[in-house]
Amino acid sequence: MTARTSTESSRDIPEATVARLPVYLRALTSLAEAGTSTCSSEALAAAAGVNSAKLRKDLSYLGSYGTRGVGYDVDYLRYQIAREIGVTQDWPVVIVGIGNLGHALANYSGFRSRGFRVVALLDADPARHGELVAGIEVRPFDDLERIVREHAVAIGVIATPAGSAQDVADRMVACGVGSILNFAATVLTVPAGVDVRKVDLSIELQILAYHEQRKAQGEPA
Amino acid sequence: MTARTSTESSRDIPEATVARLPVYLRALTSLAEAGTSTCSSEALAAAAGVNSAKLRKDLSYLGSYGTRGVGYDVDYLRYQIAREIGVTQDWPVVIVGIGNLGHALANYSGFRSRGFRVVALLDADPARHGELVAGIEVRPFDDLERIVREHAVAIGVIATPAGSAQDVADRMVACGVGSILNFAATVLTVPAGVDVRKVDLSIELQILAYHEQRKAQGEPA
DNA sequence: ACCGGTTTGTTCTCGCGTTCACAAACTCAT
DNA sequence: ATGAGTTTGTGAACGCGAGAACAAACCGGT
Ligand SMILES: NC(=O)c1ccc[n+]([C@@H]2O[C@H](COP(=O)([O-])OP(=O)(O)OC[C@H]3O[C@@H](n4cnc5c(N)ncnc54)[C@H](O)[C@@H]3O)[C@@H](O)[C@H]2O)c1
Ligand SMILES: NC(=O)c1ccc[n+]([C@@H]2O[C@H](COP(=O)([O-])OP(=O)(O)OC[C@H]3O[C@@H](n4cnc5c(N)ncnc54)[C@H](O)[C@@H]3O)[C@@H](O)[C@H]2O)c1
Repeated sequence: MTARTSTESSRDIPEATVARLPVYLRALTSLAEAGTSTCSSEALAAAAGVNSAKLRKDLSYLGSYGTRGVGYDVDYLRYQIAREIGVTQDWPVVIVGIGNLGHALANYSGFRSRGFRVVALLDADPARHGELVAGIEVRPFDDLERIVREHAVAIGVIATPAGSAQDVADRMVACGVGSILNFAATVLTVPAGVDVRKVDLSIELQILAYHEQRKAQGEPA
Repeated sequence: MTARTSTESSRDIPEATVARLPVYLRALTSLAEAGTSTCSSEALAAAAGVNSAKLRKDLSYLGSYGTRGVGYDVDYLRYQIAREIGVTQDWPVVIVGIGNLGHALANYSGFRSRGFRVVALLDADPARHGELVAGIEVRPFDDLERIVREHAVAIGVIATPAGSAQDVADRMVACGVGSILNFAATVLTVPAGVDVRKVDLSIELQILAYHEQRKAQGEPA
């Protein structure tokens, strides 16, 4: 989207590969916890649920971190992937909309362990202000600008109803948030240069429903 | 994956298109609620956040439901897409793991309105049994087989910790569940013919982090 | 009936992603 | 040192999806 002036070390990694790197990272963490210090592309691919050729090609975009005839050093590769993704330090994150879903997200421990730190929980409903969720106080939505500035927040999570999501996104973008994870069931419009990813439960279920329907209509003999 | 004996009317729709149909469905519902009875591919594409050529191509896989020079009848097209996806009737769904996330999912109203009906909430922890969540009683995980049989459940949702997810999936598959939506941060292994989709918050955030890092390292002049 | 304006459905081209297949490179035993 | 066995990294072929472009089809007015 944005014209990136390739300063130097900006090999660009295919988007499909970027989406798989976190999966590899998780698989490596899992292997490390199991005490494995070295693994082959075959073994790692199995743990990540992908084809080994694809895994090797993906890793080749980062550099040559393996040893032929041996495999990959688990800890070393893990660090390299974490560095490439950018999760060697924690990213500050704000969550907006502390309802059913927002509570679950705030309580999600995997957040912290995977490179993210919730710095604020915001909600428009005064009745929710002051409530402690996972040790963090729910604050007014209008605190957004101040918090984003103070903590240099680059990533925002939207868990409000669909009707408010665009407004929340606009406010986030206006004060410098560059990436948004949207749980609301609506299409967000943002300026070029801002990244949006969506998580939509209904869509996932409907995709499954489509395939189930196909299976069912083939069966009746 | 599975060899489908194409009986007759099985035009197969590209997977990328299948993933967008729910988005179109949502956009159409939105237009219908706003009182719009007819719309052009341009207008619908804008509402769905995609290219109009792509939208037309997607719809062409379903049939010719538009009128040249006019556009699409909103209600008619909506029904056709719903039928194609298979959400003209409700699909029964079980949710396993009623912790933070499971509670939010159970309380999610969009479930019902989009073609799904939660028929049971299951948890392995006896302390949770009997609790009412969104009017549904939490029951022992061992009731799975009986419930799946009684309600002809084809779709299961896993919201347990990662360590239990594979076991839960195995049990689901064993009693006939053909599609699984997995929220646990782990790769599930299932037999051919069973569909699995995953929703992973950490992966989404890490993808955003990667792009943020790229933006940041280009800026410092 | 005809014509200008509009919008769909489809063809064509291009680029990206997946997968195969294999040479290069490493280890270990002899 | 050499060779057998193993595993990585990558070149090349292939298939799918995105988007541009256009002909076919429809509407409304004259
Ligand atoms: N609950 C789920 O499992 C689930 C699943 C998928 C998608 N979603 C989507 O996630 C969103 C949240 O779902 P939920 O169940 O938590 O809803 P909810 O109604 O429980 O919570 C929404 C919260 O957002 C707050 N809010 C409303 N407008 C706001 C604004 N302008 N600024 C800040 N805060 C605002 C409300 O006060 C409320 O606390 C919805 O869009 C829903 O469709 C939820
Ligand atoms: N909370 C979130 O926002 C969030 C976000 C992303 C992913 N996740 C993932 O979703 C899963 C659930 O998260 P959570 O925060 O709700 O965890 P949680 O610990 O609050 O809930 C897990 C529930 O699963 C139940 N359970 C455990 N083993 C079971 C088994 N074998 N059969 C049936 N039930 C069992 C537990 O009793 C508990 O009630 C985790 O894997 C987590 O990584 C959660």
